[in-house]
Amino acid sequence: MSKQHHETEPTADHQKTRERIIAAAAKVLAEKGYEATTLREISREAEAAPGLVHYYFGGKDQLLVEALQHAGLQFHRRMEQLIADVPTDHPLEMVLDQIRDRVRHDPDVYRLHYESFSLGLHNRLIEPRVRERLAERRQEIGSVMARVIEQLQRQAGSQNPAPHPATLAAVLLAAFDGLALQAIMDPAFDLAAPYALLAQMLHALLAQGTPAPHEPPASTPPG
Amino acid sequence: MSKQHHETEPTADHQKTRERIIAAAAKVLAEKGYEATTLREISREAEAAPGLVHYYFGGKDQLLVEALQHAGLQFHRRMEQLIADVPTDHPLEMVLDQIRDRVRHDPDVYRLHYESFSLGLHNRLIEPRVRERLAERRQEIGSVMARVIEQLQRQAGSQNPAPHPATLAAVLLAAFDGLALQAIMDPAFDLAAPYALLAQMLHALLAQGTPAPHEPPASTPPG
Amino acid sequence: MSKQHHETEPTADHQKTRERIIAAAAKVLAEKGYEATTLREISREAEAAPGLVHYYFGGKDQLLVEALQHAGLQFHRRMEQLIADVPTDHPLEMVLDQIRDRVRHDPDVYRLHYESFSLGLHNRLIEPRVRERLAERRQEIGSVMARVIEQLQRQAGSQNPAPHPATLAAVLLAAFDGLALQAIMDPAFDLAAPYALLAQMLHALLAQGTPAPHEPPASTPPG
Amino acid sequence: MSKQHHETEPTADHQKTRERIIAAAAKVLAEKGYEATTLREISREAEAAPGLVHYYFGGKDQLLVEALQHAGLQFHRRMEQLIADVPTDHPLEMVLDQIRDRVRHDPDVYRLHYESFSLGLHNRLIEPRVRERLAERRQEIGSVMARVIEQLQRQAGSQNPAPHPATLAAVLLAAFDGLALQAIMDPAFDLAAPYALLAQMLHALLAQGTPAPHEPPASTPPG
DNA sequence: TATGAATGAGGCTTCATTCAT
DNA sequence: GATGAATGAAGCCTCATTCAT
Repeated sequence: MSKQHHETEPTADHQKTRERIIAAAAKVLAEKGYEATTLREISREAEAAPGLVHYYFGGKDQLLVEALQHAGLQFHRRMEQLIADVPTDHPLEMVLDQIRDRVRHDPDVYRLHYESFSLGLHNRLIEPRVRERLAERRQEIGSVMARVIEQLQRQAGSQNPAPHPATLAAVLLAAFDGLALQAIMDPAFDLAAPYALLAQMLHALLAQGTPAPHEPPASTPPG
Repeated sequence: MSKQHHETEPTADHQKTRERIIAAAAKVLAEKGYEATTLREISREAEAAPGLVHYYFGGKDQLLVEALQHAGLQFHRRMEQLIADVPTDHPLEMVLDQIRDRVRHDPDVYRLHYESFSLGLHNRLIEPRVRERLAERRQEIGSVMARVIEQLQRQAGSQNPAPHPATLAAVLLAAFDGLALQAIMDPAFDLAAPYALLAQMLHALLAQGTPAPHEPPASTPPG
Repeated sequence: MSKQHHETEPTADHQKTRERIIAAAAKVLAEKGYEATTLREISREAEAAPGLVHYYFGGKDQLLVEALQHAGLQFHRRMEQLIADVPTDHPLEMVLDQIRDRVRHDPDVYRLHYESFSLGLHNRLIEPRVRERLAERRQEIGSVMARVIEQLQRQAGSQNPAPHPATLAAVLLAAFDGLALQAIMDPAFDLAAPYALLAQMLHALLAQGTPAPHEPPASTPPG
Repeated sequence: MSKQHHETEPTADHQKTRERIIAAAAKVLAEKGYEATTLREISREAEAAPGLVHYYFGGKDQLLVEALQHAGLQFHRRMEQLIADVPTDHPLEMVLDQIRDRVRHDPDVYRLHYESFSLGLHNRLIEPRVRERLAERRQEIGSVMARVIEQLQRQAGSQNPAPHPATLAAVLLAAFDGLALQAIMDPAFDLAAPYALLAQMLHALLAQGTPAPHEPPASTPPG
């Protein structure tokens, strides 16, 4: 029992230090971006020795990827809880409001989300496994959003063939991403009107039905 | 003969070298991102002496900002020409198709577009003038898109109060940005369905009219 | 029961761990060399806690020196046993064969032998006592070889004045060292022919006698 | 013509700095050994900026290998010149004296020679081409020594089958290496007697002839 | 005007060593 | 007695920048 001490009951300080480093890494990463983030600043922020980053994570890249995945997991969990708490009536407005508010309330989540975009855009991640894991996280968020849309479509009760939920989710998430980018860059950017307009467009679409069938995005094959 | 060479076309060579450096900077910047871009790689790509970057531009930051502005200007010009060539009937589909095609045909333009986002996201641009200039460029693109929408609304002839063109332009551009990001990251990502769905949503919106009035984004006050 | 475990055989465990660390240090040292050897690799090889090296030995230098002396002692003991088992007739061939075979059979002994050379070559050993101890070890081996040669000379029964045994031992050991170095570096290097030739040279020398007297090396005074 | 300036006529300073760095690297390397050599010390010794090592050589390993090859080339050239100047009578004594004297006169050459041994002993050189090149250098020295021996054998005019020159060269060079190692480690070590004894053994061998044929080392196939 | 050798600050990383437990 | 988390100095390397030519 005492031999497995570090597995069953990791030292409180140990875990605390690891998490403190991850939190510090996430903070600096959100503020400065991947390349401009330095281990010195992270260790200063975490009040830990510089060598600890390698002790716990193996290097800068591994730490930042772990911080990114940690943030992505939190992002995903909040999204799931969000739709779990959604009332049966007016689900869309509720979800949109929550998502919109989070841009202002916790912009770091979006900053990190965009930072993972940036990593994907450039050839910065050598290990394909990391690429896959970050891609999975994005697809999970897409599938969560698709479920919200399916629920919405059932309530709309349109007899006409509806657009594919995955496609609609992709469009909505893309709009969220683009709006959040603008909002973070420009604190004066108004989010209320675009979000209200998005809701309106969605209602108009569902009310009318869809004469033309839509294919889901090729990269997210229906499961 | 060779000694007088620099007298025959001094300015032309000068300009050519400058432009070659800017083009090389844009290429490397689009591929590697701001921080990972090195002057050595740029000078190698441009086949120019490393010292020339400081000689012509004053430093790395100035060169990359100039490359970014150059790309933004091209982006803007093409957008303007695009809507100038738009037929009076079916303008939206035409514009959407062009924008969608350019993501695949000239991804570097989008990469640079997002690189300027990235610069704005992080505290990388010290000079406020540069921030302003990049912001202006984005607003210009928004106003161009707003003009397309106004034209579209006139053709739809909806009696109901229409959504504010600037707001609709903001939503559309945000969706374009988000979709392009995904498409560049994932070459297998399907763009056709989301773009078709966007068009459908827009038509549904314009056909129904807008019961609720929308405010334009605060950061782009109607001029 | 388990609580009293450390009372049943405390010294035995202690000794075992110490020896395991020394063995691991010798292994890594032979493979990587002094500077490239890390305590982490040693502790991993010995399956012991990293802190134990300082706990038992006081530091990296002390551990490696102890490992080196341990290996030197083994080297010396085997040499002594080797000449003790030598038959009265054909002693030289026997000894040469054994020495030659050990290069291939236990190269780590030679690697450590050269590592102690390397320590002496560079200014790596601060404590003069350690330098002396390693030097003593080499002289002991020289004197062992000298005894073999004396025995050989008695058997040859040359009336002429013989070369000084210590000098001949020095030459032979030098040749052994140089040949072993080559053999360890290049596994395809042939040892049989050089060793046979050495034996032949030795026989030729002893058969002819030595017209000129030889002084023993200054650093290994006789007696 | 002017474009190839840096190839046809490298700047005097350029070459000077490069060579100053190589000389400094050789000096520090001979004194401290491969791993203990630091770029800081080299740059201090060469009175050059630390970054220049990477500018000219690409890294620490490449610089040290170049310094090693430079020293090996000098070693080889001196050996060739040495046997070119050898008188037709008493060639062996002349060569042996020169080799012996150089151990004391220019010990750094031997230190570097041994350092290349050390590199081969440990798995320190990743690039196989470098291993090959250092091995070639050693074989060249062996072939030079073999030529001296052939000349010696012709003068001895022994009718009996002589030992293979390459084998004899290997034995002699091994003895030289071993003796030089001892001499460098211990400044009081006497070199005169062992060298004189080596000469005597050689003469005895050649005078007697060789009843048994010898094979050349496997790693240095003839022709 | 144009070059590229030279600079040096700062980045990531490794490692022997210490000490609270 | 024994552990391993934590430390921080020092190593190698990169890169924007400068300046003599």
